[in-house]
Amino acid sequence: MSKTSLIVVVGPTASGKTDLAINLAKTVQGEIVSADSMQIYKDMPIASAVPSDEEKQGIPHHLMEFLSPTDRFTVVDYKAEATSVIKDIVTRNKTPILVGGTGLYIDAVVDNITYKEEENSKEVRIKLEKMADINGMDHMLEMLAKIDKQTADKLHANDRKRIIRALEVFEIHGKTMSELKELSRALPSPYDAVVIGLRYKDRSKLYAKINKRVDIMLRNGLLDEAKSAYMSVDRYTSAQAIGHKEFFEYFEGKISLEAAVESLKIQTRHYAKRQMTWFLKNTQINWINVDEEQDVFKSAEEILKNSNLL
RNA sequence: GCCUCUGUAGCUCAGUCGGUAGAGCAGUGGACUGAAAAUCCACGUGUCGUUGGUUCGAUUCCGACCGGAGGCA
Repeated sequence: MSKTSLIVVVGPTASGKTDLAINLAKTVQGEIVSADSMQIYKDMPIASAVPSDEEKQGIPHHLMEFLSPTDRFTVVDYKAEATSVIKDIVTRNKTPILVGGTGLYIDAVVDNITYKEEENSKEVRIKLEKMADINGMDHMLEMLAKIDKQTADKLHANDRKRIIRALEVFEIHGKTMSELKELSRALPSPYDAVVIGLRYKDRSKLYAKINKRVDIMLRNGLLDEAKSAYMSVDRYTSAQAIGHKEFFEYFEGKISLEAAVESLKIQTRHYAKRQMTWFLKNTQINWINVDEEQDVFKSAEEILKNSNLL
């Protein structure tokens, strides 16, 4: 069985992924599949930088704005959704283009990471959280070390989220996190993926771009969008959106608008840096330096040609 | 004009009863498998405003000068 051709575009925020992906889609008869943990939600197009209908230029975009901000959604859900959307695109003889900045989502799809079904995780989690509150994280880490030294050695006692999850995994599956990780990569990827990465050689240029983009978002009504997010209840994952939460303190009168905007810019910079750390270790990526290349689209075409995808 | 306060890391500021200095933020590097725009870890040399003096030794004490803030006229 031959593998499915998949074009992937990654990079930090504000690196120009959307624009490139749309241009590529036009030349390869493609459809875009977003790999972005915030664009999946409705009611936050400005903060999550969802392209407008005009920008989309008639190219179909999938996995964007299809969930209520109150919905919970995980990598596992994403992987399932993305896999079926890609399948559907392929059966219509179009080329799927996976584009986004959420490295975890990208890897889940491209590397075909398989997740085991889980039940009753909620109670287990609550129990472990309580245990952590009572006994402290050092104790939890020691507990983890007894069942899964490999994972425990990599974690710091402050990394509460991961330690608890690792313990939870063992309780639910009877298998350690490290075992599960291995199993998750047992199945080969069904894709022939060509991964294009956009990056700024000069980081300060990326940061300047980010600052500019934040100002544009503000002009486009980011504050109103953030305000409704602030007023709404029961948001969980979507409440983490950069571009909303930074204004919450401003709405409460605790900080000035100016300070909130500055904080938003800083958070976005930090995020971009984390994204780069994630992508940089991926040796599969064909990098294009957007601040040095005169024609990013042409460079991307080259990469596709060399991979026999064009 | 006089008086008081102030000048230390990119920013905000500690501190050194005289032995060349350290926090937060920023920045940089890293981790990451069911919350991932989340979460976590590591990294601190800078003419201590300038210039004289005292001193074995001054960023620290004294003087002058140059910035900044406030007060009195």
